[in-house]
Amino acid sequence: MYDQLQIFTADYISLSSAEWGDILPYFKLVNIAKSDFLIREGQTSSDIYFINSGLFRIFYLKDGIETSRYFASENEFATTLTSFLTQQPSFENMQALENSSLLKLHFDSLQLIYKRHPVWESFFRQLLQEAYLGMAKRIESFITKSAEERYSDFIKLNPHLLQRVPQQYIATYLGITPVSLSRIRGQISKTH
Amino acid sequence: MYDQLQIFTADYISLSSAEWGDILPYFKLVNIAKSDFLIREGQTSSDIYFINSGLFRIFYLKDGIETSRYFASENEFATTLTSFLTQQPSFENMQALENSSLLKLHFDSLQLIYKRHPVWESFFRQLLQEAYLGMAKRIESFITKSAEERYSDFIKLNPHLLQRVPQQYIATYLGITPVSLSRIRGQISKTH
DNA sequence: CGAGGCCTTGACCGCGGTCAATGCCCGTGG
DNA sequence: CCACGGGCATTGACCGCGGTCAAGGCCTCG
Repeated sequence: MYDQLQIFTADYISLSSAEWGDILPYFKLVNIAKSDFLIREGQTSSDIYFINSGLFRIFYLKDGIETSRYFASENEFATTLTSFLTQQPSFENMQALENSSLLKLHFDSLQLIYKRHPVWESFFRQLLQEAYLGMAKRIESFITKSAEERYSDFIKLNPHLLQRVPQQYIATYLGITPVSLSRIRGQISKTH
Repeated sequence: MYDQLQIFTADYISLSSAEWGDILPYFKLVNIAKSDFLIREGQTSSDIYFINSGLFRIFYLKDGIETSRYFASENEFATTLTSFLTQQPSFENMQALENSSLLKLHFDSLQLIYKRHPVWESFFRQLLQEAYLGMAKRIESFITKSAEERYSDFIKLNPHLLQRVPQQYIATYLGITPVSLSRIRGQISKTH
């Protein structure tokens, strides 16, 4: 149950068995069914999740238009990050796109772990760096690229998601409408 | 020379005089003239800067088109962050828009400070959180808002920059051409 | 006074949006 | 087993925002 988490973490920091023994009990196993919500906008995101299996989309609504910020699958940490970091009510939603199994860590537990094992500050700093770098890439692609380029980048970088994520959600990730994505796909398949 | 830095830091963590005595010598004073570059693309960003006075733009070039990621002024930390975090060559540039005075901290010194004073992990984690939250806001505004809305948001949030940053650079920050920004301003002033 | 930067304005264009019609897949019930 | 209905993808007609190119006005500085 904790294997994947420990393997994942080992890429960032190293911890003794004793330290793991103290840390792991803070993680609680959670199962959730396809299309159920883990977090809804308006709630404050009190937990961060490590995904053992399954798939999620994190998205928000603005004037009735959905935008997906991220698709999260096995062996990643995920949450509605802005809300989790600020402990303010979330404008984002987190919804299961498949039946999923996760380990949940409460915000207060994380603060406790920071205190007891300062090396976790380093771990989460590194995760935050990656989140930052991902966002920076995303902005760059929005400013400098057309929707068609963004889509072909998406295919290249996320072939595993292509099959699992419905097209309409990919469209909202790219910042365009499902109609436009359909046209783009039509264009691409014409030109082989 | 270190007053502003210490006041800024006190908002995040508290340090004893002894700790400050160990940390401050790692910061080196630097002066730079208007329109000179602190970092050019292709170089690896080895330092992060605390700005005592002055103004900078951080921008990159793609297919001959400039995009400004950020304007940094007094009492902030700034650098070409992606390069600094990854210690890979930068695709971003950092240029002084005014004569400026800064405190520079080398990447290796930062790692040393992390080791000697783990509370700095927490400090930088918090700075990274803010950087992340800023980027998240920026993406949201690109996806959900028109150029005109982004501009009026910019005016509201950065009145102090309006006078100091040339219009063409504001345009590249908004992700539009100087020509379009000029049109938008024309529109706004017609409708008072 | 002339030169170069920057901002403005006009004419025109193309990407992606909206609205609506049609097609396709699939689950459910008669 | 087939008929129907709902959800999603596709396609067409049309539109508007912001881009490009080019011309003209205004500053500053030598």
